[in-house]
Amino acid sequence: MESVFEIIAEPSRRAILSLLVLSEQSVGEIERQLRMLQPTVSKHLRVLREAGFVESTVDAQRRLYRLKPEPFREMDAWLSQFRRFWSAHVDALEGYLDRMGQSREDQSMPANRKTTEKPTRPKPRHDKGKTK
Amino acid sequence: MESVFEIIAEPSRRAILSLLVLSEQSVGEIERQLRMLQPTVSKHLRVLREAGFVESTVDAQRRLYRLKPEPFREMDAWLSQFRRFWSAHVDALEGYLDRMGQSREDQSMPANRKTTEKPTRPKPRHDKGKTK
DNA sequence: CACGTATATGCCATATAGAGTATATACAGG
DNA sequence: CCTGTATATACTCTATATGGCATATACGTG
Repeated sequence: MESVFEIIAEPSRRAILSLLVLSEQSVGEIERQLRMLQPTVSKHLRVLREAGFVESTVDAQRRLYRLKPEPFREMDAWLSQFRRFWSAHVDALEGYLDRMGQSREDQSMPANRKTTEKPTRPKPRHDKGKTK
Repeated sequence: MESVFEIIAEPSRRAILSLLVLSEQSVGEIERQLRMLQPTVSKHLRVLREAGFVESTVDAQRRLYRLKPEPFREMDAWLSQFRRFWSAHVDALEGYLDRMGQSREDQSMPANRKTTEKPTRPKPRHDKGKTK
């Protein structure tokens, strides 16, 4: 489990992150607020720490955890490649634009329809050797 | 596996999505570009379809897959709760903004340090019954 | 220094996702 | 219709993440 995406795939971890965005918290505080067992919290925190999502400082017996920004930026960066797409592709806005004569036809992706090639007919392909 | 986050936790699926953002593609095209086995591609596409990431139309024997925006918006929405945080916490940009007199002072989190309470000393807790 | 608190870690059992392989289904064309 | 192509699905196997439990470690206090 190395990618930031695998890290946040876990619901409990997302919950922890959402908690920490409010303020730094100790393990015990997280444990109580999220109603999780302490070892579970500690384990998730370890994963989050090793992935760079959080860092901790020591306060006597307690550890205070807080967020670190990098992984979030990384996710945002990945997501951004789709941003153009989805922000153009607005469903509700779609009809709206239609009515405005905008004919939103391909506001989204620059007309790729059928650009790919058109081998509708079985195209003899230099045998890839699909074992059959 | 229901959350959008679990869906994109899979590297192959992210690759497929990144491919589809360029243009719609058939299964075979994806298969070749990503060097994956056809059943693998189909399976991932199924997951993506059921999660609303993609949709497909039939073109003779082929299925053309393209992106759908909703799940991306959902991810973006979740991520946005952290955006205030990380965009303020900009390491490199920090100095830059300073020089621009923007005084990004507390763009970040409204001073939560130690708001939580300060039970550094073992605080007698109404026995939760931790079995020991 | 004995005790209680706070947190981390090790171990085991379980569930489940993904790969690989084989096969089924749909379609087009001769 | 028979054949080849394109895609989907069923099945098995394996790896691994997660939860639960027990325990270790660290720290502060009386």
